[in-house]
Amino acid sequence: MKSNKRTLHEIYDKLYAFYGPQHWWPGDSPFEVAVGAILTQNTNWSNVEKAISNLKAARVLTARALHRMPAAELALLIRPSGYFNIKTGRLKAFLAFILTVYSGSMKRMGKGDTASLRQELLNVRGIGPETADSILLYALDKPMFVIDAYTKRVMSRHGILDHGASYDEYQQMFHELLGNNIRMFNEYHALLVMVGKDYCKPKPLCEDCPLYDRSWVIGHGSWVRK
DNA sequence: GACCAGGCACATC
DNA sequence: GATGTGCATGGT
Repeated sequence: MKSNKRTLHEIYDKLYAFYGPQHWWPGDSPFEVAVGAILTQNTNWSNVEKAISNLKAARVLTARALHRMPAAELALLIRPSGYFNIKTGRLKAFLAFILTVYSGSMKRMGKGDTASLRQELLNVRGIGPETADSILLYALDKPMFVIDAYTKRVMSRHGILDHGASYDEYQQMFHELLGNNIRMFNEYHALLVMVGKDYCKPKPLCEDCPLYDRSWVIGHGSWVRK
């Protein structure tokens, strides 16, 4: 499959015209964004909001407070976000990392070299490429495009890149074709999530999607040129 | 009741 | 390297 710079920009323009700026990530601080990035793994965002609001109500949304808190207690607070035992361990691993390496400060974390910081995050148990890149882009304002299930679904359905392509292949395409445009990376991924939630469902191909184009027809699970 | 949601680690072949 | 499985809540 051929990746195409113009198509990638066209998709962005259509989504931006349809939805407008998204002002992501929803969160009051870089630390909250990082916590949200872990909690939202394979989970609906509305469930994550409940968990984060529990943490806020308990006034423990800081690295030190969460680190001090017994795991069972933390698990109870983040319960609405699902996989709460797994995510408790992942949060604890991230807290240990940020406290030992950056004194619990997201600001200090953001001062390091992006590539090596990404590798440090990937070395934390429970932080994979999407979570690491979400933290880099949305909490630390680094030029890292975030690839998620929606990104792959929308892109593959429009014949841009095969669904089976790897995370790195997808990311490389965005980086090569869009340049290091932090602002655009931020909006583009948010817009892909929006169109994924609203129209680009796993099963049906919706003709009322803002990306629908009359010169395309429904092929086997994807849109193809007439 | 089935399906879906802003992944990741681990086991097995 | 590819494929399969467990983890869990809440909305539609």
